[in-house]
Amino acid sequence: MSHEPVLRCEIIKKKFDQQRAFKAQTLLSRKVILKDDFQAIQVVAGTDLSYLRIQGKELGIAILVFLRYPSLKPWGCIYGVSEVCVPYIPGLLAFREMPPFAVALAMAKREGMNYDLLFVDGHGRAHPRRLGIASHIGVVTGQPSIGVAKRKLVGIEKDNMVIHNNEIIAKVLTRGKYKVYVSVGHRISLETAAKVVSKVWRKGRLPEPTRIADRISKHIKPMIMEMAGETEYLSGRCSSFLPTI
DNA sequence: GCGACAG
DNA sequence: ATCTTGTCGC
Repeated sequence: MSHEPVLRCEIIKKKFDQQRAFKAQTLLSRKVILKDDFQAIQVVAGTDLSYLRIQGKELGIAILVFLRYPSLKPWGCIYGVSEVCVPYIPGLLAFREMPPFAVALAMAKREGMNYDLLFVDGHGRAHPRRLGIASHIGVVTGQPSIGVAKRKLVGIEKDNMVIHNNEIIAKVLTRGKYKVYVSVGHRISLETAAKVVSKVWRKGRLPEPTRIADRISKHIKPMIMEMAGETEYLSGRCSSFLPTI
């Protein structure tokens, strides 16, 4: 008896239900801790994700870079690759980007690489159901996180804050011509989040953790392209890029 | 119906 | 995010 080969991605595509995703977000949002809940920060981590099309497949490459705090010296980096099986839908970004991040986070754990605070490339609470990807990752890992987004998703901007449903969901920070929206990811207050982001924003359009992750992301892409296709899931260290960054 | 819309 | 020609400025 022969079976038609069914791709994992096809199954996930079929299973993906937008309404259920909404409900999952609303449920998970109740677990977000909005107060400072962490010890002294010694290591911060930054994330970024880039995409790669190969053999008709869309791969997501997640970067997790670890920096000492407050020196901001990068000392380690992990990447995780997974096929992306969900389209980009505003408000449902986490469902699209979580799999590659899960691979990277698992690898980091395996290698004993830990962080005290994670800077995520995207919103946290500044989300229609209060569960942007920064909060999603925070709740799933149980670790403190902050959302740093380059553009607004919901709400109205007023006095360097973003208001939505009569609630302050984000703070607007600027550095020269650049601007970011900071929101609570998990286990941190909005005030502290804004304070820390401001502290690690040295140059460019993003604060150091995400800026470094972004640069590594672009450097590692050609390498992943060459070794792609050998296995479905890949992960590893990308620390060799650090001296170049 | 129209505009807004993380990455 | 990615693709992608041309242009502006250091």
